[in-house]
Amino acid sequence: LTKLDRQQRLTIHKLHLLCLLSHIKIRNHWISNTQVRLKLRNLLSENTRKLLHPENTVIVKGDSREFLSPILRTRKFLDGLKAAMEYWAKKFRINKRGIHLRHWNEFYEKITFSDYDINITEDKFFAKITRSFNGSRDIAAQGFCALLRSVDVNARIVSSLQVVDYTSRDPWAERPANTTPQLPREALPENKVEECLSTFKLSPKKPLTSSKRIRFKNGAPTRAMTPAPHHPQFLDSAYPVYWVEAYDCASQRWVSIDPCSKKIVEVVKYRSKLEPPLNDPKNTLSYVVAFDDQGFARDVTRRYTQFYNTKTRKKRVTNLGPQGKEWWEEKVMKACFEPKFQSDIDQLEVAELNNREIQEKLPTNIQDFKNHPIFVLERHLKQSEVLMEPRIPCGTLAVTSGRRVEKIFKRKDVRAVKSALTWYQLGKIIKPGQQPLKMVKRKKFTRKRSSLDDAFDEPSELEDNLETGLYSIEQTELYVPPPVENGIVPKNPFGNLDVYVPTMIPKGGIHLLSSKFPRVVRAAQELEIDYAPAVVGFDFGGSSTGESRGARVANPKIDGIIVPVEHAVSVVIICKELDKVALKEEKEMREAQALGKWRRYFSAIAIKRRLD
DNA sequence: TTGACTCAACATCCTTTGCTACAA
DNA sequence: ATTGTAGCTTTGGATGTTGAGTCA
Repeated sequence: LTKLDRQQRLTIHKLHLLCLLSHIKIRNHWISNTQVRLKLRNLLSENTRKLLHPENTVIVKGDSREFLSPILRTRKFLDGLKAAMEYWAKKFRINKRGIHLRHWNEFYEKITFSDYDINITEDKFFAKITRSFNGSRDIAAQGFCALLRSVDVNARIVSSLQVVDYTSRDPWAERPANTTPQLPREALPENKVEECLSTFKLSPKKPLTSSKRIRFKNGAPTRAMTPAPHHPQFLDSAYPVYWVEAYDCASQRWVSIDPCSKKIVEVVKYRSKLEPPLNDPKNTLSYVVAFDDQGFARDVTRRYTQFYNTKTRKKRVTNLGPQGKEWWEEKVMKACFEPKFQSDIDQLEVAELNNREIQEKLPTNIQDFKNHPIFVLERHLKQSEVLMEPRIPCGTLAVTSGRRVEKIFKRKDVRAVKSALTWYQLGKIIKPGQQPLKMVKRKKFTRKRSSLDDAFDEPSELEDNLETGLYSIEQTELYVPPPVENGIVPKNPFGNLDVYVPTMIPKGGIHLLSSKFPRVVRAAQELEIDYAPAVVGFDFGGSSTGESRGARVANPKIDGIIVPVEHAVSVVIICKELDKVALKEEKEMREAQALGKWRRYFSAIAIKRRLD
């Protein structure tokens, strides 16, 4: 996989995510339809409907009338959900396939659309859940959600988005698109294929036939995965892609119901039964989204995953630095699907989900500590990271092979440290008297150093001592440059001024950007005032990239100049005048050129006449 | 069977202020 | 005569990540 391939995969991953979200959004809209509700309203028995609304049940004890206790109400509500689920499971016949995970190679394979139930119209969908009661598991779950909503239960349709994996770890995804699909699959070690098959736990009643196995192994995935017409659920994952959540007012919790695949009602405590194993080839749980009656949605992944921090996180875009996180959380979920005002129910749920993430148990192996958001091992500290004193471990990890024990620390006790020079680039200097928290070897300067450099650099960077001290942000303070005095702008040994950040503009000075005033340097020269070119960064020239020519040398990027405040206005005026003059000169030049051409033209004619 | 470890290949970060010859 | 610019010369060393293979 090239870099470009990976970027493309990421883009497709994101687009796929958006497509799946829109799909659910539309289905959710359909099942909120009043017509659907009216149709489904009377399907459930009187008794079930009563159980689903235990808050209306009143016990008459002699003269006094009492409501049920919360515990009893929850009990009844769960019973009601179970009864409804059993009713629906019996009523709805599954005869098509639904959404499932697809791998990169499968994008180029043909789909037999008649096996699926994905691309249908609203009318057809409507008919499926109110009249014929058949279709895919997905539609069954959506219909069940509609059923609950029809009897005024606060129900959400939940989907585990089966989005293509952008990480390249999956051997199934490694196959290049332009080779025939068979070859690489055969190249897979036998045990790997077996491994995938063994987790291919289909519907438990109907084990894989040996013929299916052989075909699968021989690498004819399209055929093998085409379901036999009588047992379509046969090749689907045993775990659902769509299910339903119903809100239990008494316990203030969301109850999960999977009416088709697992046929369970559960209140997730430690581990959900709906999470597929990590190597299920047809179902991966990485994004779970719940859509409510109003069309709002919440990312409820953390409720359904047991190892969010160590496993699930790594499959999501949110793991790709702050941009990935922002894209998913802010630009997609918040901007498109979040209500303006959060209800108590919302707040409780957000707290519950956050809590689940924090409460997740410690990883038991070293690998899972790598890039863990909450914990770190000292061995995984980066060169520019330091554990702050006092170093208090919050636990220990027994490494299985040796009898060693590693201390576990909190990531919040880790600080990024930088060299004095790097801090200076950020407009900070080390406070006096601070000792470095860490010493690291730095690269020897490859370029021959001229005598000029010694004026500014630490002498320690010559030859033998290549250690550089690193400091944390607490050890720095804002760099205050020497002010402009008597119209003199202070300069560095190169005759410039470092302005990497706005705070490095000296007091009494003003930064005039050349992007705004292209002729600012000449203006200052004309006025014969003191000024300093502003260095805003460096270019590391690559001969091919064309930025700067020649060997790879750091060239200062200069943008505009610093002038004393009192001269700023006059400089700007001169700039504008220079612009006018330049414009005029250009015009004159154009005219002169035109005249010259005319002259040539006429003299050419004259010569021709004379010759004739 | 799992996971720690090692190795290799590759990616990424860090770097942080020219010189000479020659044509126009 | 002075000035502008083409060409030079190749930059890689350390750190970090991933995947394969081995071993306990």
